[in-house]
Amino acid sequence: MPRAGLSHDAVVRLAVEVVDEGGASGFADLTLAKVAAKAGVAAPSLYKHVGSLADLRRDVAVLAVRDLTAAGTAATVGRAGADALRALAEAWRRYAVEHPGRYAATQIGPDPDDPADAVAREVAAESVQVVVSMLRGFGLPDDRVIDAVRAVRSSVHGFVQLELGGGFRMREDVDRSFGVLLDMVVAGVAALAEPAAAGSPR
Amino acid sequence: MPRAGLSHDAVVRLAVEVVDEGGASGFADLTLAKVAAKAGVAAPSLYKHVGSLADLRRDVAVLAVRDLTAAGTAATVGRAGADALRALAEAWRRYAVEHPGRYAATQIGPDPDDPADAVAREVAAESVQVVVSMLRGFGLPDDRVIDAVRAVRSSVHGFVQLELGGGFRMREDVDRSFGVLLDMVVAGVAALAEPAAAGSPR
DNA sequence: GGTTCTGGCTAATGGGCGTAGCTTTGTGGC
DNA sequence: GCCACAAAGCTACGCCCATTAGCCAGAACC
Repeated sequence: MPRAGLSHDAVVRLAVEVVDEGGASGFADLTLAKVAAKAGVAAPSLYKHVGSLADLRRDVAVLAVRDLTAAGTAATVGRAGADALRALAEAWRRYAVEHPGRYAATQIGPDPDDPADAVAREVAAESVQVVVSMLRGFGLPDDRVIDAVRAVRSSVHGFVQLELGGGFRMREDVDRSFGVLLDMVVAGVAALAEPAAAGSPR
Repeated sequence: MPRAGLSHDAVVRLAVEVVDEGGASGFADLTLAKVAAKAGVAAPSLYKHVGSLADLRRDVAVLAVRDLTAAGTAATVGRAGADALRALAEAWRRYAVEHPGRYAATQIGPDPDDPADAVAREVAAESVQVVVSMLRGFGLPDDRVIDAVRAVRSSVHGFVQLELGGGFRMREDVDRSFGVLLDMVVAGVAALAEPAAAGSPR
C-alpha cells in the first residue's frame, strides 16, 4: 500500500480546492469525505494531519482571509485617497467573484474567547488594518477613522454578499451600481474629514 | 398513543422557535431532529407535514423575509425622504439584532430557476419593493433608482452582517458608526437625485 | 357501526464525523 | 545489512442526522 504523502498543508490545500470547486456554497459544503476522496485516502486518515473538520475549516478561513488581505494591499500600493479606496473595493469584489467559496470562508467571525481562534483573530485584524492604512490619505480625525472603516467594509461587503447571493437581477447593471456605491462611499468618507460635518443633518 | 396535532404551519412555527433559540447560527443549525424533539414527536413523523429539511428551511426563510418586510413597511409608514430611509435602516438593524437566526434565514438567495423557490422569489421582490417605495420621496431619475436601492441594501445589510458576525470590536461605538453610515447613504442618495451629479468625479 | 384517511410509530438505509486499534512503510541507529 | 520505532495509512465501529418503507391506531365520515 503506497503512501499518499500528505501533510497538514497539503490537506488544507486540497480543502481549498474543494471549496473553490463548490461555488458560493463551497465552504458550507466542505466535508472531510470530499477532501479524503480528492487525496485518494480513507476519511479517517485525515485525522493524522488535522484535528477535526472544525479545525480544517478554520485553517481554510485563515488562508482565505490572508489571501483577501494580500489582494487588498496589492491593489492599494502606490495609490492614495479616493483612488486607493476604489482600488481596494474593486479588489475585494473581484476576489469575491473569482473565488466565491473562499470569500464565504472569510465571513466567519472568529470567537473572541476561543484560544483556537487566535490566529483567525490576528489575520482578521490585519485585514482591517489595510483599510485603516488606506484611509490615512483622507486626513480623518482620529475618532472618525473607525466609523469610516466600518462604513467602507459594510458597503463593499454588503454589495458583494448580495451580488454573490443572486440578490441583484439585471446583471448588466451591477458594475454601474457598484460604481455608484463607491462614489457614495468616497464622498461620505471625504465628508467625514471636514470638521464642520461632524454633526451632519439629523 | 395521543396525537400531537401537528400541521404544516405548526411545524414551521416550531422550526422558527428552534432558529430563534440558536442565536446567529440558529438557521444553519436547524435540524429536523430538534424540531421533532420540540414537537414531542419522532423525527420521521415530520414528513407527514413537510417534504424535507430543505423545504422546511425554505418555509422558514419565506416567513422571515415576510417578517422583515413587515418591519420595514411599518417603520416607513407616514415618513418620507431621509426620515424614511433612516427609519427603514434602523428597523432592519433592529430586526437583525433581535432575531439573528431569522435574519440569517433571510439571506439565502432563492434559486432563479427552481420552481420550488417561486414564493421565496416573490417575497424577496416584495421586500425590495419596500425600498423602492421608500426612495420615491427622493425624486430620483428612473434609471438611478436601481442603483440607489442597491446602495441602501448593501450598506445596511453589510453593516448588520458584520455586526452580527462579531466583526466590530468596541461595541459601544457601533450605534454611532451606524449613524455615520446612514448619513453617508442619505447624502449619497440625495446626490443621485441631482442631474448634474450624473457623472460624478471619476 | 364500519370504512377510510390521516397522523403517528418503528425499523432500516446511507452518509458524515470522529475514535480505537491494527498494519505497513520508511527511517535512523547499530 | 538489520532492527526498532515513529508516522501514516487502514478497517471496524459508534453516534447523529435525513430519509424511506411499511405498520397501526384513532378520527371523521357515511
